[in-house]
Amino acid sequence: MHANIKIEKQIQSLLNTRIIIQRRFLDDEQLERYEQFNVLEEIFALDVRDTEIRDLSAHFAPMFWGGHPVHLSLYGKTGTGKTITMLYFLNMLQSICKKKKIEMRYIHLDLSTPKPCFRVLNDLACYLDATKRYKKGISLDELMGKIEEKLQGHKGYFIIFVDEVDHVRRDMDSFLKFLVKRLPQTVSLKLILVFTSNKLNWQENMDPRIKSFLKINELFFKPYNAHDLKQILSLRINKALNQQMIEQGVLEKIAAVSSKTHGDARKAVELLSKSALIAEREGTKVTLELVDRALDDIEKDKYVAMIKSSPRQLQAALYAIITRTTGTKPLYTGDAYDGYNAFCTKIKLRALTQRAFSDLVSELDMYGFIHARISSHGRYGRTKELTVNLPKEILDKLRHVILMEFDLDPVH
DNA sequence: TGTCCACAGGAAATACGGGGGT
DNA sequence: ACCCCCGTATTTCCTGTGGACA
Repeated sequence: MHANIKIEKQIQSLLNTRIIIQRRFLDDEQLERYEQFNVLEEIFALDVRDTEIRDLSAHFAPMFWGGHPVHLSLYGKTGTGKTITMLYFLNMLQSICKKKKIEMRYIHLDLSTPKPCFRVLNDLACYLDATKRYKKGISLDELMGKIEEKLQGHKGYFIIFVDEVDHVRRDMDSFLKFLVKRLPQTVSLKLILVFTSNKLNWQENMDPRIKSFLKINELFFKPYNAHDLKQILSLRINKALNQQMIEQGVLEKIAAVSSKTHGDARKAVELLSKSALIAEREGTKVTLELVDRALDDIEKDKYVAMIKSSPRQLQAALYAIITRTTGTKPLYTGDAYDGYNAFCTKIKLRALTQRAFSDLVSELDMYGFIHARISSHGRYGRTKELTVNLPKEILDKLRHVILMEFDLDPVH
Protein backbone atom coordinates (compact mmCIF):
# COMPACT_ATOMS: atom_id res chain seq x y z
CA MET A 1 0.00 0.00 0.00
CA HIS A 2 2.52 2.53 1.16
CA ALA A 3 4.89 1.38 -1.51
CA ASN A 4 2.24 1.96 -4.12
CA ILE A 5 1.68 5.49 -3.06
CA LYS A 6 5.37 6.12 -2.97
CA ILE A 7 5.88 4.89 -6.46
CA GLU A 8 2.94 6.85 -7.70
CA LYS A 9 4.34 9.95 -6.11
CA GLN A 10 7.68 9.39 -7.69
CA ILE A 11 6.17 8.93 -11.08
CA GLN A 12 4.08 12.01 -10.61
CA SER A 13 7.08 14.09 -9.68
CA LEU A 14 8.93 12.78 -12.66
CA LEU A 15 6.06 13.87 -14.83
CA ASN A 16 6.08 17.29 -13.28
CA THR A 17 9.77 17.82 -13.78
CA ARG A 18 9.78 16.44 -17.23
CA ILE A 19 11.15 18.97 -19.62
CA ILE A 20 11.25 17.44 -23.03
CA ILE A 21 7.75 16.65 -24.08
CA GLN A 22 8.09 16.25 -27.82
CA ARG A 23 11.64 15.48 -28.67
CA ARG A 24 10.84 15.43 -32.36
CA PHE A 25 10.50 19.17 -32.45
CA LEU A 26 14.09 19.62 -31.42
CA ASP A 27 15.39 17.83 -34.43
CA ASP A 28 14.25 18.69 -37.91
CA GLU A 29 15.41 15.39 -39.27
CA GLN A 30 12.70 13.65 -37.32
CA LEU A 31 9.91 15.80 -38.61
CA GLU A 32 7.81 14.96 -41.58
CA ARG A 33 7.98 17.40 -44.43
CA TYR A 34 4.52 18.78 -43.74
CA GLU A 35 5.38 19.27 -40.09
CA GLN A 36 8.47 21.19 -41.08
CA PHE A 37 6.32 23.36 -43.27
CA ASN A 38 3.93 23.96 -40.43
CA VAL A 39 6.76 25.02 -38.20
CA LEU A 40 8.05 27.27 -40.93
CA GLU A 41 4.64 28.70 -41.52
CA GLU A 42 4.68 29.90 -37.95
CA ILE A 43 8.22 31.13 -38.10
CA PHE A 44 7.74 33.06 -41.28
CA ALA A 45 4.60 34.54 -39.84
CA LEU A 46 6.90 36.22 -37.33
CA ASP A 47 8.78 38.14 -39.99
CA VAL A 48 11.77 35.87 -39.86
CA ARG A 49 13.40 35.56 -43.28
CA ASP A 50 10.86 38.05 -44.44
CA THR A 51 13.11 39.93 -46.79
CA GLU A 52 14.34 36.72 -48.33
CA ILE A 53 10.83 35.47 -48.95
CA ARG A 54 9.94 38.79 -50.42
CA ASP A 55 12.91 38.64 -52.75
CA LEU A 56 11.99 35.15 -53.80
CA SER A 57 8.45 36.24 -54.54
CA ALA A 58 9.71 39.11 -56.61
CA HIS A 59 11.96 36.80 -58.50
CA PHE A 60 9.30 34.29 -59.38
CA ALA A 61 6.48 36.77 -59.87
CA PRO A 62 6.86 36.94 -63.66
CA MET A 63 5.49 33.42 -63.79
CA PHE A 64 2.08 34.80 -63.14
CA TRP A 65 2.01 36.89 -66.24
CA GLY A 66 3.59 34.34 -68.46
CA GLY A 67 7.14 35.57 -68.11
CA HIS A 68 10.20 33.49 -67.59
CA PRO A 69 12.24 34.21 -64.45
CA VAL A 70 15.96 33.74 -64.90
CA HIS A 71 17.90 31.26 -62.88
CA LEU A 72 18.64 31.90 -59.25
CA SER A 73 21.55 31.34 -56.95
CA LEU A 74 21.23 31.41 -53.18
CA TYR A 75 24.21 32.08 -50.97
CA GLY A 76 24.54 31.79 -47.26
CA LYS A 77 26.35 29.92 -44.55
CA THR A 78 25.09 26.64 -43.20
CA GLY A 79 22.15 26.92 -40.87
CA THR A 80 20.81 30.08 -42.39
CA GLY A 81 17.80 28.29 -43.76
CA LYS A 82 18.52 28.32 -47.48
CA THR A 83 17.21 24.86 -48.17
CA ILE A 84 14.24 24.93 -45.94
CA THR A 85 13.15 28.40 -46.94
CA MET A 86 13.40 27.54 -50.58
CA LEU A 87 11.47 24.32 -50.15
CA TYR A 88 8.83 26.12 -48.23
CA PHE A 89 8.63 28.78 -50.85
CA LEU A 90 8.41 26.27 -53.69
CA ASN A 91 5.67 24.50 -51.88
CA MET A 92 3.72 27.71 -51.55
CA LEU A 93 4.42 28.60 -55.11
CA GLN A 94 3.07 25.32 -56.27
CA SER A 95 -0.18 25.67 -54.44
CA ILE A 96 -0.64 29.18 -55.77
CA CYS A 97 0.05 27.96 -59.27
CA LYS A 98 -2.49 25.23 -58.87
CA LYS A 99 -5.03 27.78 -57.85
CA LYS A 100 -4.25 29.91 -60.86
CA LYS A 101 -4.15 26.95 -63.19
CA ILE A 102 -0.54 27.45 -64.06
CA GLU A 103 1.38 24.30 -64.77
CA MET A 104 4.39 24.08 -62.55
CA ARG A 105 6.44 21.41 -60.90
CA TYR A 106 9.66 21.39 -58.98
CA ILE A 107 12.34 18.94 -58.07
CA HIS A 108 14.77 19.06 -55.20
CA LEU A 109 18.19 17.58 -55.92
CA ASP A 110 19.82 17.16 -52.58
CA LEU A 111 23.60 17.17 -52.68
CA SER A 112 24.26 17.47 -48.99
CA THR A 113 26.58 14.56 -49.54
CA PRO A 114 28.83 14.99 -52.55
CA LYS A 115 27.88 13.00 -55.61
CA PRO A 116 29.31 12.63 -59.07
CA CYS A 117 27.48 14.12 -61.98
CA PHE A 118 26.19 10.76 -63.07
CA ARG A 119 24.41 10.05 -59.86
CA VAL A 120 22.84 13.46 -59.70
CA LEU A 121 21.37 13.05 -63.14
CA ASN A 122 20.26 9.62 -62.15
CA ASP A 123 18.45 11.08 -59.17
CA LEU A 124 16.80 13.55 -61.45
CA ALA A 125 15.69 10.78 -63.76
CA CYS A 126 14.29 8.91 -60.79
CA TYR A 127 12.17 11.82 -59.74
CA LEU A 128 10.75 12.05 -63.20
CA ASP A 129 10.06 8.40 -63.43
CA ALA A 130 9.80 6.76 -60.07
CA THR A 131 10.10 3.27 -61.40
CA LYS A 132 13.59 3.20 -62.79
CA ARG A 133 17.02 3.57 -61.39
CA TYR A 134 19.56 3.41 -64.12
CA LYS A 135 22.48 1.14 -63.64
CA LYS A 136 25.93 2.27 -64.42
CA GLY A 137 27.20 1.22 -67.76
CA ILE A 138 24.82 3.54 -69.51
CA SER A 139 26.59 6.62 -70.72
CA LEU A 140 25.99 10.11 -69.49
CA ASP A 141 24.67 11.06 -72.86
CA GLU A 142 22.11 8.32 -72.85
CA LEU A 143 20.99 9.30 -69.39
CA MET A 144 20.52 12.86 -70.48
CA GLY A 145 18.52 11.60 -73.42
CA LYS A 146 16.25 9.67 -71.10
CA ILE A 147 15.65 12.74 -69.01
CA GLU A 148 14.75 14.77 -72.05
CA GLU A 149 12.44 12.02 -73.20
CA LYS A 150 10.59 12.07 -69.91
CA LEU A 151 10.08 15.77 -70.20
CA GLN A 152 8.81 15.73 -73.74
CA GLY A 153 5.32 16.98 -74.20
CA HIS A 154 5.16 18.66 -70.82
CA LYS A 155 4.35 22.32 -70.70
CA GLY A 156 4.54 25.00 -68.10
CA TYR A 157 7.26 25.75 -65.58
CA PHE A 158 9.82 23.34 -64.35
CA ILE A 159 12.00 24.33 -61.42
CA ILE A 160 15.06 22.32 -60.56
CA PHE A 161 16.39 23.12 -57.13
CA VAL A 162 20.01 22.06 -57.01
CA ASP A 163 20.96 22.15 -53.37
CA GLU A 164 24.69 22.61 -52.69
CA VAL A 165 25.84 22.71 -56.29
CA ASP A 166 29.48 22.83 -55.41
CA HIS A 167 29.14 19.26 -54.26
CA VAL A 168 28.84 17.96 -57.79
CA ARG A 169 32.07 16.05 -58.00
CA ARG A 170 34.22 15.77 -61.02
CA ASP A 171 32.53 17.03 -64.16
CA MET A 172 30.50 19.88 -62.85
CA ASP A 173 30.82 21.41 -66.28
CA SER A 174 28.96 18.73 -68.16
CA PHE A 175 26.30 18.75 -65.49
CA LEU A 176 25.72 22.46 -65.82
CA LYS A 177 26.09 22.39 -69.54
CA PHE A 178 23.26 19.93 -69.69
CA LEU A 179 20.99 21.93 -67.42
CA VAL A 180 21.83 25.33 -68.77
CA LYS A 181 22.33 24.84 -72.46
CA ARG A 182 21.06 21.54 -73.69
CA LEU A 183 17.92 20.93 -71.70
CA PRO A 184 16.16 24.24 -72.35
CA GLN A 185 16.60 23.76 -76.08
CA THR A 186 15.23 20.28 -76.31
CA VAL A 187 12.14 20.57 -74.16
CA SER A 188 9.27 22.97 -74.38
CA LEU A 189 9.18 23.56 -70.65
CA LYS A 190 10.17 26.84 -69.13
CA LEU A 191 13.10 25.76 -67.07
CA ILE A 192 14.18 27.63 -63.97
CA LEU A 193 17.24 26.53 -62.07
CA VAL A 194 17.80 27.34 -58.45
CA PHE A 195 21.23 26.77 -56.97
CA THR A 196 22.41 26.81 -53.42
CA SER A 197 25.94 27.18 -52.22
CA ASN A 198 27.90 28.40 -49.28
CA LYS A 199 30.85 29.22 -51.44
CA LEU A 200 30.63 32.60 -53.06
CA ASN A 201 32.93 31.56 -55.84
CA TRP A 202 31.36 28.31 -56.93
CA GLN A 203 30.97 29.66 -60.43
CA GLU A 204 34.60 30.60 -60.58
CA ASN A 205 36.05 27.57 -62.29
CA MET A 206 33.09 26.99 -64.50
CA ASP A 207 33.52 26.72 -68.22
CA PRO A 208 33.37 30.33 -69.40
CA ARG A 209 31.12 29.38 -72.28
CA ILE A 210 28.48 28.10 -69.92
CA LYS A 211 29.04 30.97 -67.59
CA SER A 212 28.29 33.54 -70.20
CA PHE A 213 25.21 31.61 -71.15
CA LEU A 214 23.93 31.40 -67.63
CA LYS A 215 21.70 34.28 -66.71
CA ILE A 216 21.56 34.21 -63.01
CA ASN A 217 20.12 36.25 -60.19
CA GLU A 218 21.75 36.17 -56.78
CA LEU A 219 20.27 36.25 -53.35
CA PHE A 220 21.98 36.23 -49.99
CA PHE A 221 20.83 34.70 -46.75
CA LYS A 222 22.24 36.52 -43.79
CA PRO A 223 22.99 34.68 -40.57
CA TYR A 224 20.12 34.88 -38.13
CA ASN A 225 20.27 37.71 -35.67
CA ALA A 226 19.35 37.41 -32.02
CA HIS A 227 15.81 38.48 -32.65
CA ASP A 228 15.19 35.86 -35.33
CA LEU A 229 16.79 33.16 -33.26
CA LYS A 230 14.62 34.11 -30.36
CA GLN A 231 11.52 33.61 -32.48
CA ILE A 232 12.72 30.29 -33.75
CA LEU A 233 13.71 29.06 -30.34
CA SER A 234 10.55 30.15 -28.62
CA LEU A 235 8.56 28.26 -31.19
CA ARG A 236 10.54 25.15 -30.46
CA ILE A 237 10.12 25.65 -26.77
CA ASN A 238 6.38 25.86 -27.18
CA LYS A 239 6.26 22.69 -29.18
CA ALA A 240 8.84 20.56 -27.51
CA LEU A 241 9.39 21.62 -23.96
CA ASN A 242 7.64 22.16 -20.70
CA GLN A 243 7.77 25.90 -20.26
CA GLN A 244 7.32 25.69 -16.52
CA MET A 245 10.78 24.27 -16.28
CA ILE A 246 12.58 26.98 -18.15
CA GLU A 247 13.89 29.92 -16.26
CA GLN A 248 13.60 33.51 -17.24
CA GLY A 249 16.28 34.65 -19.62
CA VAL A 250 17.39 31.28 -20.89
CA LEU A 251 15.85 31.84 -24.26
CA GLU A 252 17.44 35.25 -24.58
CA LYS A 253 20.79 33.95 -23.55
CA ILE A 254 20.83 31.14 -26.08
CA ALA A 255 19.72 33.49 -28.80
CA ALA A 256 22.36 36.03 -27.88
CA VAL A 257 25.20 33.55 -27.67
CA SER A 258 24.23 31.86 -30.91
CA SER A 259 23.78 34.99 -32.92
CA LYS A 260 27.08 36.29 -31.70
CA THR A 261 29.09 33.19 -32.52
CA HIS A 262 27.51 31.72 -35.64
CA GLY A 263 23.92 32.72 -36.36
CA ASP A 264 23.17 29.14 -37.15
CA ALA A 265 19.64 28.13 -36.26
CA ARG A 266 20.41 24.45 -36.10
CA LYS A 267 23.20 24.97 -33.63
CA ALA A 268 21.03 27.23 -31.53
CA VAL A 269 18.34 24.59 -31.31
CA GLU A 270 21.00 22.07 -30.47
CA LEU A 271 22.13 24.20 -27.58
CA LEU A 272 18.60 24.48 -26.34
CA SER A 273 18.15 20.78 -26.65
CA LYS A 274 21.34 20.01 -24.83
CA SER A 275 20.44 22.33 -21.99
CA ALA A 276 17.08 20.68 -21.63
CA LEU A 277 18.66 17.27 -21.67
CA ILE A 278 21.07 18.08 -18.87
CA ALA A 279 18.35 19.69 -16.81
CA GLU A 280 16.12 16.72 -17.22
CA ARG A 281 18.85 14.31 -16.28
CA GLU A 282 19.50 16.24 -13.11
CA GLY A 283 15.88 16.94 -12.36
CA THR A 284 16.25 20.69 -12.25
CA LYS A 285 14.93 23.58 -14.22
CA VAL A 286 16.80 24.89 -17.19
CA THR A 287 18.86 27.68 -15.71
CA LEU A 288 21.26 30.18 -17.14
CA GLU A 289 24.12 28.38 -15.52
CA LEU A 290 23.00 25.19 -17.20
CA VAL A 291 23.22 26.83 -20.57
CA ASP A 292 26.87 27.50 -19.92
CA ARG A 293 27.42 23.89 -19.09
CA ALA A 294 25.62 22.85 -22.23
CA LEU A 295 27.97 25.10 -24.16
CA ASP A 296 30.92 23.33 -22.58
CA ASP A 297 29.39 20.01 -23.39
CA ILE A 298 28.92 20.92 -27.00
CA GLU A 299 32.49 22.10 -27.09
CA LYS A 300 33.57 18.76 -25.70
CA ASP A 301 31.41 16.90 -28.15
CA LYS A 302 33.05 18.80 -30.94
CA TYR A 303 36.37 17.23 -30.13
CA VAL A 304 34.87 13.81 -29.76
CA ALA A 305 32.87 14.08 -32.95
CA MET A 306 35.87 15.38 -34.79
CA ILE A 307 38.12 12.53 -33.79
CA LYS A 308 35.41 10.00 -34.38
CA SER A 309 35.03 11.08 -37.96
CA SER A 310 38.76 11.25 -38.55
CA PRO A 311 40.86 8.61 -40.26
CA ARG A 312 42.17 5.87 -38.05
CA GLN A 313 45.75 6.96 -38.45
CA LEU A 314 44.93 10.31 -36.95
CA GLN A 315 43.12 8.67 -34.09
CA ALA A 316 46.10 6.47 -33.38
CA ALA A 317 48.45 9.42 -33.50
CA LEU A 318 46.35 11.40 -31.09
CA TYR A 319 46.06 8.47 -28.73
CA ALA A 320 49.79 7.94 -28.70
CA ILE A 321 50.42 11.59 -28.03
CA ILE A 322 47.96 12.07 -25.24
CA THR A 323 49.04 8.93 -23.45
CA ARG A 324 52.72 9.67 -23.81
CA THR A 325 52.45 13.23 -22.71
CA THR A 326 52.86 13.63 -18.99
CA GLY A 327 52.04 16.73 -17.05
CA THR A 328 54.15 19.65 -18.13
CA LYS A 329 57.12 17.95 -19.76
CA PRO A 330 56.88 18.46 -23.49
CA LEU A 331 56.95 15.55 -25.88
CA TYR A 332 59.24 15.46 -28.89
CA THR A 333 58.32 14.17 -32.28
CA GLY A 334 60.67 11.20 -32.13
CA ASP A 335 59.28 9.94 -28.84
CA ALA A 336 55.78 10.53 -30.01
CA TYR A 337 56.53 8.54 -33.11
CA ASP A 338 57.87 5.67 -31.05
CA GLY A 339 54.73 5.68 -29.00
CA TYR A 340 52.66 5.77 -32.11
CA ASN A 341 54.54 2.84 -33.56
CA ALA A 342 54.05 0.82 -30.41
CA PHE A 343 50.38 1.59 -30.38
CA CYS A 344 50.05 0.64 -34.01
CA THR A 345 51.52 -2.79 -33.48
CA LYS A 346 49.21 -3.30 -30.55
CA ILE A 347 46.28 -2.22 -32.64
CA LYS A 348 47.43 -4.17 -35.67
CA LEU A 349 47.47 -1.06 -37.78
CA ARG A 350 50.12 -0.45 -40.38
CA ALA A 351 52.28 2.35 -39.06
CA LEU A 352 53.05 5.24 -41.33
CA THR A 353 56.42 6.80 -42.02
CA GLN A 354 57.71 9.47 -39.74
CA ARG A 355 57.19 11.95 -42.54
CA ALA A 356 53.52 11.10 -42.71
CA PHE A 357 53.30 11.08 -38.93
CA SER A 358 54.66 14.57 -38.91
CA ASP A 359 51.78 15.62 -41.11
CA LEU A 360 49.34 13.99 -38.74
CA VAL A 361 50.85 15.99 -35.93
CA SER A 362 50.39 19.25 -37.77
CA GLU A 363 46.85 18.28 -38.50
CA LEU A 364 46.16 17.63 -34.85
CA ASP A 365 47.69 20.98 -34.11
CA MET A 366 45.43 22.68 -36.61
CA TYR A 367 42.35 21.12 -35.14
CA GLY A 368 43.44 22.27 -31.71
CA PHE A 369 43.87 18.90 -30.09
CA ILE A 370 47.48 19.63 -29.33
CA HIS A 371 49.97 22.45 -29.53
CA ALA A 372 53.06 21.97 -31.60
CA ARG A 373 55.89 24.44 -31.80
CA ILE A 374 59.32 23.93 -33.21
CA SER A 375 62.17 24.34 -30.83
CA SER A 376 65.84 23.91 -31.37
CA HIS A 377 68.21 22.30 -28.90
CA GLY A 378 71.35 23.28 -30.66
CA ARG A 379 73.46 20.33 -31.54
CA TYR A 380 70.89 18.11 -29.91
CA GLY A 381 68.65 18.70 -32.80
CA ARG A 382 65.60 20.57 -33.80
CA THR A 383 62.16 19.18 -33.29
CA LYS A 384 58.61 19.98 -32.42
CA GLU A 385 57.52 20.25 -28.86
CA LEU A 386 54.11 18.74 -28.43
CA THR A 387 51.91 19.75 -25.56
CA VAL A 388 48.34 19.00 -24.77
CA ASN A 389 46.37 21.43 -22.73
CA LEU A 390 42.84 20.29 -23.03
CA PRO A 391 41.03 19.61 -19.78
CA LYS A 392 41.69 16.18 -18.36
CA GLU A 393 38.04 15.40 -18.66
CA ILE A 394 38.14 15.75 -22.42
CA LEU A 395 41.36 13.80 -22.71
CA ASP A 396 39.88 10.88 -20.85
CA LYS A 397 36.85 10.98 -23.07
CA LEU A 398 39.01 11.09 -26.17
CA ARG A 399 41.16 8.17 -25.03
CA HIS A 400 38.05 6.23 -24.30
CA VAL A 401 36.45 7.01 -27.61
CA ILE A 402 39.54 6.13 -29.61
CA LEU A 403 39.93 2.81 -27.89
CA MET A 404 36.32 2.08 -28.64
CA GLU A 405 36.91 2.97 -32.26
CA PHE A 406 39.64 0.39 -32.33
CA ASP A 407 37.40 -2.18 -30.75
CA LEU A 408 39.52 -2.32 -27.66
CA ASP A 409 38.12 -2.63 -24.21
CA PRO A 410 38.92 0.66 -22.50
CA VAL A 411 39.17 -1.01 -19.09
CA HIS A 412 42.77 -0.75 -18.26
C1' DT B 1 83.44 29.80 -37.06
C1' DG B 2 82.21 25.42 -38.45
C1' DT B 3 79.98 21.23 -37.32
C1' DC B 4 76.32 18.44 -36.58
C1' DC B 5 71.99 16.86 -34.36
C1' DA B 6 67.08 15.61 -35.23
C1' DC B 7 64.14 16.72 -37.12
C1' DA B 8 60.78 20.13 -40.55
C1' DG B 9 58.69 20.25 -44.51
C1' DG B 10 58.83 20.65 -49.97
C1' DA B 11 58.75 17.87 -54.32
C1' DA B 12 58.28 13.97 -56.89
C1' DA B 13 57.34 9.13 -57.15
C1' DT B 14 54.36 5.50 -56.20
C1' DA B 15 50.45 2.88 -54.39
C1' DC B 16 45.63 2.52 -54.06
C1' DG B 17 40.83 2.43 -54.82
C1' DG B 18 36.69 3.30 -56.97
C1' DG B 19 33.87 5.38 -60.38
C1' DG B 20 33.08 5.76 -65.20
C1' DG B 21 33.48 4.72 -69.98
C1' DT B 22 33.24 1.11 -73.41
C1' DA C 1 33.16 -7.61 -67.58
C1' DC C 2 37.04 -5.11 -68.16
C1' DC C 3 40.25 -1.54 -68.19
C1' DC C 4 41.48 3.10 -67.68
C1' DC C 5 41.83 7.22 -65.47
C1' DC C 6 41.98 10.30 -61.83
C1' DG C 7 42.07 11.96 -57.15
C1' DT C 8 43.98 10.92 -52.81
C1' DA C 9 47.14 8.80 -49.42
C1' DT C 10 51.66 7.52 -48.42
C1' DT C 11 56.53 6.84 -49.38
C1' DT C 12 60.92 8.20 -50.93
C1' DC C 13 64.22 11.51 -51.44
C1' DC C 14 65.84 15.58 -50.40
C1' DT C 15 67.31 20.20 -48.76
C1' DG C 16 67.06 23.41 -44.91
C1' DT C 17 67.68 25.06 -40.25
C1' DG C 18 68.69 27.19 -35.12
C1' DG C 19 71.76 26.92 -31.92
C1' DA C 20 74.86 24.27 -28.48
C1' DC C 21 79.29 22.80 -28.55
C1' DA C 22 84.15 22.43 -29.67
